[in-house]
Amino acid sequence: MDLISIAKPPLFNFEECKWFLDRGYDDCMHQVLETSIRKLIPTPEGNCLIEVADGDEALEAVIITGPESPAAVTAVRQYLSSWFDMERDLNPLYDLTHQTKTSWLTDPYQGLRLVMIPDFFEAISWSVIGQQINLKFAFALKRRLVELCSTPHEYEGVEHYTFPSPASVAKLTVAELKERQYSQRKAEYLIGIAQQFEAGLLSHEQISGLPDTPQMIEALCAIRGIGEWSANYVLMKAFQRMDCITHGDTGLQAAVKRQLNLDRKPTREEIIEFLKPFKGWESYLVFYLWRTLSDKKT
DNA sequence: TTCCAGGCAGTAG
DNA sequence: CTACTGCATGGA
Repeated sequence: MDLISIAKPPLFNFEECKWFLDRGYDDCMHQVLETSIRKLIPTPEGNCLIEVADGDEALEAVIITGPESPAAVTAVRQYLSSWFDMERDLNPLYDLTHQTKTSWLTDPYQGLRLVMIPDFFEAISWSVIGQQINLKFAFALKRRLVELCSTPHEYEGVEHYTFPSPASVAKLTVAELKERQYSQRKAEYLIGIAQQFEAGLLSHEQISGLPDTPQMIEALCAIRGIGEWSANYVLMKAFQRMDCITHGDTGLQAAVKRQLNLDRKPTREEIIEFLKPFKGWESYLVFYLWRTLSDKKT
């Protein structure tokens, strides 16, 4: 079977990206092995279970099971490239942190890419699921939704899934999700959003067709269940917008609090001020700040 | 026990 | 406009 090679840009570190996907949570959307990652990726011709690993010059993936036609290979290649944000030149970001003497923010994780959630529906669903609750519980809720709606693809004793389609979530009842420990509200938000996708009222094209990030945030915030935090999160993870700040984010607040040595959580203005030197790279700053939280306190 | 997690909408003043 | 509240659950 053919190897799918994706050239690695400068400042790309597969190990750092893999670390992010293996933080100790039970994420049902991929499986992290010693030196590789397995994931079930949807293509126009069916799902491909792929295994991706690091190579000398390129990221190297193989299709373990599923179609290997040119169209499927193209879809896999595009997915992996988006997933690890591989087309972006990070040199300007690293230049910025060096110029502003904040290289301690980037250099310990050199080559870490903003790990994306390329599918819009998956990203917006995950943003709703993750609201307010701790991440462990959020991953448990996601798994319950996925196991309810998606068909498992078993390989070597592990169940692999693609994220449920809007159609399958739109058909659920609030009661089915409440049985799985979703709150009434979370269940309503999720099903409502799925129904909007189904009705053609919400799509990647519709949002990406808007002129700029502020208009996209406005459009997303008009959706019930989506506030400023979720809108920015989704634009960062599914639309690869680089100027997103997840205001209200407890993780971001904790990270900036630590970096500024405050004894309270920073205000919105203090966070804006902290990110001011990094105009156009706010999303990466947020992602790297989250990363710092997993390091021991200094 | 109480408080808070990668928030949000609903309500009251 | 701002302030306050409930939400589901688990870990600190």
